Amino acid sequence: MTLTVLLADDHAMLRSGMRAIFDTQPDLRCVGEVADGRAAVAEVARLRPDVAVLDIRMPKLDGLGATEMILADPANRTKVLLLTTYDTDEYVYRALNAGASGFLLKSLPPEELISAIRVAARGDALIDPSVTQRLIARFAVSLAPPPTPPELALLTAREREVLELLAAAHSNAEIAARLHVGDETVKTHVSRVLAKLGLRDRVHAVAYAHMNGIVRTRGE
Amino acid sequence: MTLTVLLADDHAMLRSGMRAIFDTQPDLRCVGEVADGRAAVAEVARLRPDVAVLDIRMPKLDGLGATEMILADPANRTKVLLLTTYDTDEYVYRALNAGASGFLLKSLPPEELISAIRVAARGDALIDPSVTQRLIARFAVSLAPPPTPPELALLTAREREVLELLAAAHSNAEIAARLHVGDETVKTHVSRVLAKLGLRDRVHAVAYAHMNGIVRTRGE
DNA sequence: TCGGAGATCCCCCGCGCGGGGGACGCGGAT
DNA sequence: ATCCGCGTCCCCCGCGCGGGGGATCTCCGA
Repeated sequence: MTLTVLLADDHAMLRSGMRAIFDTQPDLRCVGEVADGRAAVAEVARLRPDVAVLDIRMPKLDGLGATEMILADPANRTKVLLLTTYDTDEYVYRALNAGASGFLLKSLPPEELISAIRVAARGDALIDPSVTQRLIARFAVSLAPPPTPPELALLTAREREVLELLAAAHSNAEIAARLHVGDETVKTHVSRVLAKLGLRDRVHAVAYAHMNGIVRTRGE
Repeated sequence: MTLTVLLADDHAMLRSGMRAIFDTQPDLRCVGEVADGRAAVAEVARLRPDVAVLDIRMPKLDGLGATEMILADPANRTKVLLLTTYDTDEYVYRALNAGASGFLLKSLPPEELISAIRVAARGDALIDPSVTQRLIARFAVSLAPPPTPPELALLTAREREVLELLAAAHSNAEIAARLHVGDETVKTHVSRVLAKLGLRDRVHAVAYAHMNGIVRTRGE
């Protein structure tokens, strides 16, 4: 089975270079060439290629915008490979969010571009190693537990427990019921928590708790 | 300059296979072979290889634990490549968090393993395409804006504005000052917000706001 | 043996807050 | 021309909350 490919780059030279590479591969067929993002979106809708190789920098509509439009249309099953000249692009995050199947540098050896197209066509994804490195770093911090502020160590176990319930927007009476203690006791604990953390009232405590990871606001 | 590599896998067969592959490369030198994670950590500390290739499943200490121990020690400059048999591993998140430079399947062609080692050695990272696909999906959701609950559309622009200040734990008086209106007006807005969102009091409003992305609790 | 920290419970006081009303002006849609 | 949504301001009332005291009891370590 042969794979159909659409090329989008505003440099004719680069397009013909890539096309020449494709011609060496019997199972790859370049079914279209365009020079800007809007044309890329239109041609993808018309030709429905297996893979579209888009440059990031293009007139009228850049590769990112084109990617978003292409992948937003459920009628398209085209996979998108993005090419860029510099690896300093912060665009990678937007590209991945849009659902691109690849983010590659133009310095990539031709045979690896070929291989990337096959990878994308079968539904997998490929990211340039130099970008992957930063992606991992970013991914790690986005999953990293928030740093526990030092003043939290001042709290006793009971007070932390109260703070957690406080963060869940429970009233004093609810906390008292939950902990099987009197509500006067809860008031005492709450007062101590506020004093130790330097918070004005329970409203600030809720905000503080969410910002410091006492409660998992999002994600698991 | 030649790159030094440590191999860690509990299957002697696989180790000798990889070693044979390395021997075909003049610039790669396998300086050690171990069969479990604890030995891997020890040998990395002793030999300081450029790259350590670790299997995920190993006796005593698995590849992930070994990765974490190796990369937690700042004295080590060894890059870690993780190998696994199945791509169903959820371990990839833990691996990337620990700072691994690669996450590859054993089905990888030998020449690509060689190339991965060079990639890792120069500080870049490489993830198997089939894993990358899932990683992108996960990354996208972790950066995706939280879904805006439909009831939020009931709020007027002014009420949303008040909700944002509410979420920042501001008192009615503070909000009034910020918006240059009377505090009675703020009370009205707050009441409407609580009613429309079905919230009991401002404390719940703060929690609601944080859980629905009205305020950016973490990240930029 | 004594002291202090922690957890529990109690009282009083002031106030911010939320609910329930109502009122007025303005702008856009009908 | 009319009406309604919206933003603005006002009053009263009840209550939960937070600060200020103080009081036990238990446990643990000096």
